[in-house]
Amino acid sequence: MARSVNKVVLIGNLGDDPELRYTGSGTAVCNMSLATNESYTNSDGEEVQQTEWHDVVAWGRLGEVCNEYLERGSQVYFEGKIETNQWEDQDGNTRYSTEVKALEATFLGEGPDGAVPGGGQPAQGQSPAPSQRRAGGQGGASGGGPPSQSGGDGQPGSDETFEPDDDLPF
Amino acid sequence: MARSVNKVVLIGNLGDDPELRYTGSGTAVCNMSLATNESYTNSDGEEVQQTEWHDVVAWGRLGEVCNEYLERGSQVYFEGKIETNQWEDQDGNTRYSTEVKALEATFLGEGPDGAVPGGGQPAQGQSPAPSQRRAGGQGGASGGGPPSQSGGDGQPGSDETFEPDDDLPF
Amino acid sequence: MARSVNKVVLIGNLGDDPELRYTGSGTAVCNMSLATNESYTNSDGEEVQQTEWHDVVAWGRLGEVCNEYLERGSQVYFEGKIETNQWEDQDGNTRYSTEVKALEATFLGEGPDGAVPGGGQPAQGQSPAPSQRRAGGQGGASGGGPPSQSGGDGQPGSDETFEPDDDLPF
Amino acid sequence: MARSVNKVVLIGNLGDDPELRYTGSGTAVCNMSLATNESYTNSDGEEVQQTEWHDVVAWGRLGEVCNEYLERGSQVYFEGKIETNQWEDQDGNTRYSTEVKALEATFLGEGPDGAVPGGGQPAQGQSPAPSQRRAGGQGGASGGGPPSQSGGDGQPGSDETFEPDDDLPF
DNA sequence: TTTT
DNA sequence: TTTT
Repeated sequence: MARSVNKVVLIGNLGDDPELRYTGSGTAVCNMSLATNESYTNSDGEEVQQTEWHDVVAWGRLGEVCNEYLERGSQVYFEGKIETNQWEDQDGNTRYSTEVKALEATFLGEGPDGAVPGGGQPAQGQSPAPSQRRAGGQGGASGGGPPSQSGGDGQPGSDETFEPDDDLPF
Repeated sequence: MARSVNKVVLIGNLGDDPELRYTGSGTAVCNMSLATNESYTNSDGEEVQQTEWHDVVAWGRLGEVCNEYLERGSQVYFEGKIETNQWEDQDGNTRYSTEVKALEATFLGEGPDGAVPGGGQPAQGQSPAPSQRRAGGQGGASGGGPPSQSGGDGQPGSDETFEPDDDLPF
Repeated sequence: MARSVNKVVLIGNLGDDPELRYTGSGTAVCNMSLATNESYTNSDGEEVQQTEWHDVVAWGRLGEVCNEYLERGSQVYFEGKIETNQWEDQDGNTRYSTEVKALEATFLGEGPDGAVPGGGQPAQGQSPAPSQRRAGGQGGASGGGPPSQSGGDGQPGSDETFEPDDDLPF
Repeated sequence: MARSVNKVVLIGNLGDDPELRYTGSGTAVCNMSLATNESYTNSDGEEVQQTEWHDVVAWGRLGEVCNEYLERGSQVYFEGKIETNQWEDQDGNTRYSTEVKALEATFLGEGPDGAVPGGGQPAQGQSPAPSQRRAGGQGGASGGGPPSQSGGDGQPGSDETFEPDDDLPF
């Protein structure tokens, strides 16, 4: 049995609007770049701000909901797990990029135009089977991910064709 | 004010013995490679095992304690935060490597020779000021870190000269 | 929308064997008493041990699995949420008892007779709709719960009639 | 060694203004009542809202900071541990009340008059030695705590004499 | 009532 | 590279 736990809790602000794509099989993938901030006083007595940038990815319905309700600057709580993807750069070197796969989200600020999701529990997403997971598609956040060719492994124009459901499940 | 949270909880097993070094200023740095496992049943009904490898770094006293009580195979609970370091590879490209900075540890299995720490709370570490943090020195774990020149920014022979305290504070 | 998070992470040891019952509608309920320990050195330099006892309840399949694989002394990781139930004592006073509703469990030690669950992810449970939740049935752990009449709101003899599945899903 | 973890993460809103008292030895104690909300759809298709009330206590500087920057309705993140206190009611019965001892707080909304704490990390508190802990003083939140005689074990008028520091450490 |  |  897996005697393991891999859990992440983040509260921060998005550095940019979410980027939604769809995989070839039609699964939504939402990439976000989240900043967490910490400050400390250095030896000269000056306050120094330290920002950590996190690549966050949300799959499926959770990804669509994030894309709809979050935007650059939004404050959000994510719960998820750490995943490191392996890929090859153009020189054939094995490279790694680490991201947080969001499994739950709680929106702490208002969305665009004051829109706010309408109901209950934290948003929860489904994700593809782990085997489907592979490197690619980091929306553009920091973190050393592979080159993000827009719509890389998804269908084109996904963002535009996204139709928000009227009955949000949360 | 920082309205941020950056928290990680891991339970897993070490893939190798911890590697302890000391920085030039004498701060202990312990690098560990931790596996978390998950399995799922694929569409063919076969159970597939998925392993995630985490670069974990513990600073100061916590690092020394980890080095003393943990070894390849040890099961351990870590609590900490995600940190992504930036560095340059030999071609001058900016690269990133992500690790978990451990702030607390709880040893869930026995240490070498059945040794077990002797007291109370979860082990806690101190760390250098964030400004001191920079890329370099990932002990050799996976994750695409910078080339680990042994003893890179520390004094030589640190591991050997380490003298465990008789009065462990935990 | 609920902009809330209610999350608990515990690692500790069971003070007694789990107690499994079934509700009238056939849902399994497993009550456990979990100790977490902390020690500190007081002003006289003596080490003082502090134990915190937690009432943990697991519903459904997760409860059955806990009942099968855990016993007095078992070390276990629980993740769940805090719930406070309201009830009336025999004098008609409103009383409260707080418990942790387990949503995930990871077994950190061996079970009875060295038995160990056989597969993947942390065990996960389903629970009844929150509306079904009410005070009652705390297995006998500390915490000021209501008087625990055996089989209080379940069918009689549940524990004895429990038939473990042959195909554990985890 | 304590191989234990006792950790709570809450995001919710205060149901009332914080209540600050001081113990006889001058330690600040801030009691708060925090609501976390969850909603679900029942079998009739109606959305039902479920609110969980948490007694949260913050000691020392953290308590003072909470008292200064939080008020009824404030959204806040708390991280801490579960503690169950034992006490005797007027009939001599042993009673228990459970609360969350906050160890860190992150303020997610603005404070009174738009005031916002001025710096870096999540607020952190110190607490008295565990031996000092005993039942008493739940500020008035739900949870079945002991009768809260105002100023129970503290000095009188603490709240009024509270002088906020000019140099907030966070 | 556990564990170390 | 771990663990089950």
